Amino acid sequence: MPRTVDHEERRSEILEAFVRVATREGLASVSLRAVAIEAGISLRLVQYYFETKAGLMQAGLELLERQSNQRWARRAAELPRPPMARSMLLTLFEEALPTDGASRQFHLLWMSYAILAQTDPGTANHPFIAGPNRIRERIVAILARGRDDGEMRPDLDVEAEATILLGILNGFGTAVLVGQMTADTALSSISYQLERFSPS
Amino acid sequence: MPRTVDHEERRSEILEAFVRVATREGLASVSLRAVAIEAGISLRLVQYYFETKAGLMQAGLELLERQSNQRWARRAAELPRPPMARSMLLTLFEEALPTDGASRQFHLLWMSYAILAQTDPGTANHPFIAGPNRIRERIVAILARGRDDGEMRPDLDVEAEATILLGILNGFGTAVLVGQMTADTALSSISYQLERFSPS
DNA sequence: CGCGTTATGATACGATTGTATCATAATACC
DNA sequence: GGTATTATGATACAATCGTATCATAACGCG
Repeated sequence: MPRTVDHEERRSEILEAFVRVATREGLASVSLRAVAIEAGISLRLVQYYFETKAGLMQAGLELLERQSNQRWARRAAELPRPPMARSMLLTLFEEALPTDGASRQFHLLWMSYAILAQTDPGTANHPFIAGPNRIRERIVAILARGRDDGEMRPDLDVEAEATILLGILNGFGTAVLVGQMTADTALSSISYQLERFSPS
Repeated sequence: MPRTVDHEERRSEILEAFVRVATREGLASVSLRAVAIEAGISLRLVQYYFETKAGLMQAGLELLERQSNQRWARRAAELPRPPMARSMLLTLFEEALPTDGASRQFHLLWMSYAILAQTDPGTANHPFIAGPNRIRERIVAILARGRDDGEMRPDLDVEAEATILLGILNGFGTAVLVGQMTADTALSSISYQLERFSPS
């Protein structure tokens, strides 16, 4: 069969197997052999497509980044336009919270990588700074538009509010992830905070 | 030397070594041998005082819980009384954020355990639900007192505000931990949110 | 059709890990 | 003071892991 194999396709399949194993048994205890079994291939192939384990781990993180970005891009594209700023924010938060199983897996892996990056020099810390910053900027833009459209108070401090909203989003995200809070409670609580922005 | 050894004392020493290793190299990659070397004892002794590795891990988590509780108790005891609700909240948040190195280590380990509990059935998930809930109740109590004392608005929804404040606290905690945000920014942002509670 | 490159299989190796075993030193107690 | 119990040391073992090696099968291309 060889020679005519789509490398990218194959790498994707292995990466998906990697994600499944990592979310099922934890990022720390993932082994090349377990990934190979999960993907239904031999250990050698995992080595072949990702030279080393570090390479596989790094590719896994990059996949998470890509998936995250493209999911938000897709969501933004299929939004009715022009929606209210408040509903846009609620949609954003609903998307960002670990509501369904897939999102839960994503959050779990993302946080595992974030924790790993704090002790392992081989794991890039940059995504965990740039990622939230991008979300923050998106929140800022939505808030500014809501303010300029008169949907929200004219004296709204969009920068300060975005910082707080992002904090709430992150906090609720992990709270929902560990089961301390339901996604519904989180969303209605966020809605409560958004009501503050309405013009008096 | 044997027979007259303070078991609790010895266990504490080993646990402290465990915490040092875990925060330095990551909770996942901690080994009994590394803990033994860190504590300056033999591998056998670690086995002797904590039958298995799972026992050591569990004891480590319980130590974190104890330290966390007693730190908050100490802080609460040495507070000037009766302080303003707002300053009490700021003190609470400052204590809860990973400002200094020790607090950073604590947060890192705590989150590592929280993540681990999501995939490892051997790690109790209960602390990561009960812990935040206790903090939330504390916030509720302070807010209620501030409202009743007239320091804050009489129509303050203490439950809803406490939920949001706890979310911000958690979110900022990890944001500071991963370096996305400074502790100063986090504190001033929280202060901004607290200003909302002042009577008009 | 043959050859060289790509792709895959089988397997081995050294390191590390958690755990178990055996021996023995030190002390409390009768 | 002898003895049973506690405490500690040394070491072994099987499993697992990441990585490396060698062989070989499959195909594109001239």
